[in-house]
Amino acid sequence: MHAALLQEIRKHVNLTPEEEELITTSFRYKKVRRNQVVVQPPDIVIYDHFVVSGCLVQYYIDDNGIQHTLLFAPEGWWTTDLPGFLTGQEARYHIEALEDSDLLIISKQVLDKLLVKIPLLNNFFRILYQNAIMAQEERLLNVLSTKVEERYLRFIKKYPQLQNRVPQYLIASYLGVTPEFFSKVKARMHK
Amino acid sequence: MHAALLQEIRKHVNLTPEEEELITTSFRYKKVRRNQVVVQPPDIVIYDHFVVSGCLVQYYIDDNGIQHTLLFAPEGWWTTDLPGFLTGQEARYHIEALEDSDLLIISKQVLDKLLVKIPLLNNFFRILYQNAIMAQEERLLNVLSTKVEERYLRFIKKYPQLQNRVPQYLIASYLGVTPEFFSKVKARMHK
DNA sequence: AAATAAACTTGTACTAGGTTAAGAAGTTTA
DNA sequence: TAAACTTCTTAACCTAGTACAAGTTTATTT
Repeated sequence: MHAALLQEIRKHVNLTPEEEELITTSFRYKKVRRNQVVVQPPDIVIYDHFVVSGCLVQYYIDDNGIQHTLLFAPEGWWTTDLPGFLTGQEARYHIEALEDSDLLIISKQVLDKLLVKIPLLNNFFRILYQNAIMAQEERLLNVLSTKVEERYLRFIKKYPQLQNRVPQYLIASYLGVTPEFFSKVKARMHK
Repeated sequence: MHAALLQEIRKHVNLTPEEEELITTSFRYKKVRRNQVVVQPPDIVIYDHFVVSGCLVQYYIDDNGIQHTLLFAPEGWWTTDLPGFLTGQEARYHIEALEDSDLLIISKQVLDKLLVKIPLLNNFFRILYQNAIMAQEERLLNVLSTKVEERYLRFIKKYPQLQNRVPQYLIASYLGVTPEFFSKVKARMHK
């Protein structure tokens, strides 16, 4: 189970067997079922979640009750309410399982100690965050500069596995439009 | 000149005088004049820029020639074309000085060596990136869930210094609307 | 101080996407 | 296997923001 996690970390930093052992014991296993709520405001989020298998979704509900999908987290992705996780404040984002999923979770406390014991791990998380920033810049620019049709094509290209795995209304919400309009766009595209 | 930089770093990590000395010698001073172009695609960006005084702007020009402001970088902020800086690819973003500005710049090469010599500095950049991610999530949600009027109010609240320092068409571009429409929104608000 | 350019405003016609509502199709649960 | 819930589709009407064009104000340059 922890092999997937170590493999992911090895992509970016080289660790000794002792360090890998330390990491393994710092993460705890958690199984969640489809539709299970993992985080719900105003929870206090103490865990960061690494997805070994399955898929989670992270979303925000705005003042008008509209749901905005921030992230799909299939195998190999991380997800948490970052502001809450880092500052200890109440979560603003919901996290739910779209499928039965295997997770490895680590608490802020344990992670902080781990980062002191294995300084190189800061490196790993720095790289992870850098990638997240670049992906988010990309997404913001997509929303600002392209039409839904184009955004959908890019979504498919970027996440080919997800297209038929997650409900269409969530893809619409990820692209930033209503499910009704997205349905119209798809109909238009298939002609 | 380097005092501002060290002060910024000290906010998040504690360093020895030797380490601070090492940092000081790793950054080079650069002065730019108002309207000066700092990065222009397809430049190869080898520097990350810390703004000591003045203000830079980072923007993207889309396929239709529309300019999208990603970031204003006044005193104390960092800016670079992150994808280019990290991967060595051609820059996609423009960076320009909106005012005469004092910068401290560090090349990727030197930074990488510095991060090995001072592992704690990984920590600092990790925190920097975490904050950037949170700010970007916030911004994406603003674009997806609120009207221009509300976005403008939040912009003023978040960057009170900038409101009268940067041209209005750039604020419009930051908010994601045309300068014409933004002008109308402002007129509407002052009634 | 005049001349020129850059930044901002205003009006009118237009379009991407939203809202509401109703029905069709697919899934769970009983 | 029916009932009940979710998801997806279609259609008529509505609105926030765009495009274009012309005019006004504010900065820069000479």
